[in-house]
Amino acid sequence: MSAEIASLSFTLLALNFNHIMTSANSEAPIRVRIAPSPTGDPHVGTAYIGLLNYIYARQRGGKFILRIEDTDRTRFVSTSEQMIFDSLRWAGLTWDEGPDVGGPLGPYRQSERTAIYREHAEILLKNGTAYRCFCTPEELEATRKQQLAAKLPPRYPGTCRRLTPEQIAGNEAAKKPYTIRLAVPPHGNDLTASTTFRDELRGNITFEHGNVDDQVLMKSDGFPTYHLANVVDDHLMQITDVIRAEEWISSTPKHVLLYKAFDWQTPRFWHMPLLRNLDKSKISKRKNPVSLIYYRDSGYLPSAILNFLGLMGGGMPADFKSTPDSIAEKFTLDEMVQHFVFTDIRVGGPVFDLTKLKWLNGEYLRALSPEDFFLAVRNSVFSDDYLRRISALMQTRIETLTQFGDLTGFFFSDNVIPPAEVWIPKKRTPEDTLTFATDQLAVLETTDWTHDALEAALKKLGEEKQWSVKENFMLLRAIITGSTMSPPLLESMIVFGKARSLDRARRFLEAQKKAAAKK
RNA sequence: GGCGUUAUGGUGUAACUGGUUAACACGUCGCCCUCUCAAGGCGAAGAGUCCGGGUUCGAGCCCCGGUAACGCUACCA
Repeated sequence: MSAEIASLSFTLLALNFNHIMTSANSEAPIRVRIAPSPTGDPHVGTAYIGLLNYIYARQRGGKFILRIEDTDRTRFVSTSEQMIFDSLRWAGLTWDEGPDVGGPLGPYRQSERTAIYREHAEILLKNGTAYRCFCTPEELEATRKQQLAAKLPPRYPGTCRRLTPEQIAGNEAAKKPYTIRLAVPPHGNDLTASTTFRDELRGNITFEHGNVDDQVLMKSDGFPTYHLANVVDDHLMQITDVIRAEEWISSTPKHVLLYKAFDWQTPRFWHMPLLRNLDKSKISKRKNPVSLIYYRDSGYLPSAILNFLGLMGGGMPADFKSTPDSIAEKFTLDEMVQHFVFTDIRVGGPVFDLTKLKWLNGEYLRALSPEDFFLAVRNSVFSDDYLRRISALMQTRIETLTQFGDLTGFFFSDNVIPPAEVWIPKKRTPEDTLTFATDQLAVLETTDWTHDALEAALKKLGEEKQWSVKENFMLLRAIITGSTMSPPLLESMIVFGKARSLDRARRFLEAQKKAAAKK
């Protein structure tokens, strides 16, 4: 009941205020978080949500927390966590509490909190809001297929929910592996048929329980799923506002049900629009560079990226200007903290359009002093580290120092376009070559960026598709370097970096497809 | 298929509690500047606000009904 009153008065506030506002339960100091999973390169989407959380916290004197959601062992990438730290710091989004900086409510890495989740799952088991499920993945998959075939929504049939205490004891005695599932009402004496929650940007959203599945909370490997871990951690870490992407709306009722099962107060939910590809689908690496590493290595400035992200979905006053004669739509992180209005965010998914980002980046570059510009060039495209690694590839290949540039231009260019005679092998058609190049890209995407892994993966692909090692490597060389002559390919790609190599390959394919379509 | 969300030029946004020819930025095109390319300056084209009804003197803003796109629909997050 008090929650209802709280949400009602919040509604009134929302209607009357068009400015920074606090909610009915504003006694609690604001605490927000981002919770990326270390499953690969740090994502622009993470930076976007990070930016919003950062601004929200700074505006209200609150805390911004970084939590690592590493509960999925199968997708875990060991180098990912450090890259997340590095790229978020590079962007200028610093956190108050996190795995590397500590804090009073840690640990901030979910893999270090498994005991906590187990205890909490136990509470749910005891109070009847969750149950053990002994179904095997195979059984689950089979019923899923049946349901799909029968055009029914795929849903857990609740088999194990009806197990008798004796059956459960028997299964446990037999050491059968099990998961723990949320018992979505109605069950026991909880007969509620739907869950309604408030999204601060959209208003109330209701889900009938018939459409909410008995979600797995604890996997059979002892790790929690996102749903359990996120609710438990948000509560324990005293998160007041959950600011996350729109894709979570559908699972929010499960989270609300969990808060209720624990008898905890729910945080406010703010679901932000999803960044989109040009075709309006959710932003993805197949259609857009999404790695923050890519933007860093390709010479984008953090200030430009943050500024551009701040443009996504609105939030800044339309007439905002740093100074009367400064250009439109250009503002700093501090200015966003100063002027950003959360309730003005548009919820239609904005297209992440590189064209405008490039313009903005150019604006920031031009605004630098000549010396700072020089230093920016010096510290990125011509950094000692980069030059040193390229030099190592060049020493045996040149007779005068100035020949250095002859073979290494591709390391310093953005646009590399190999001519047809360079990329199409003599015995292949353009179509076959493009098909193979597409396969190469797919392989590269999932391969560790080391010499041996790359070599093995590429050779394996070549064998499968009947492409000789020479054809195979020459094609990739053409795509990456634009030429038939270059320093050793794999070493070059390693120095050039995974993010940029993949982007170059992607852009090559895109350009060729476009050219083919024109004919 | 089910559920949910969203909908203003190619893209990002604006339009006070419904009120003049829907505004700004990016991009595109043209002109100027100029050894080139940018930058900069000037200008233009491009949407009648997803569609159909309704309310109103008047609707991008309100109501009803459609449509489309996107998201979710995992022992992924």
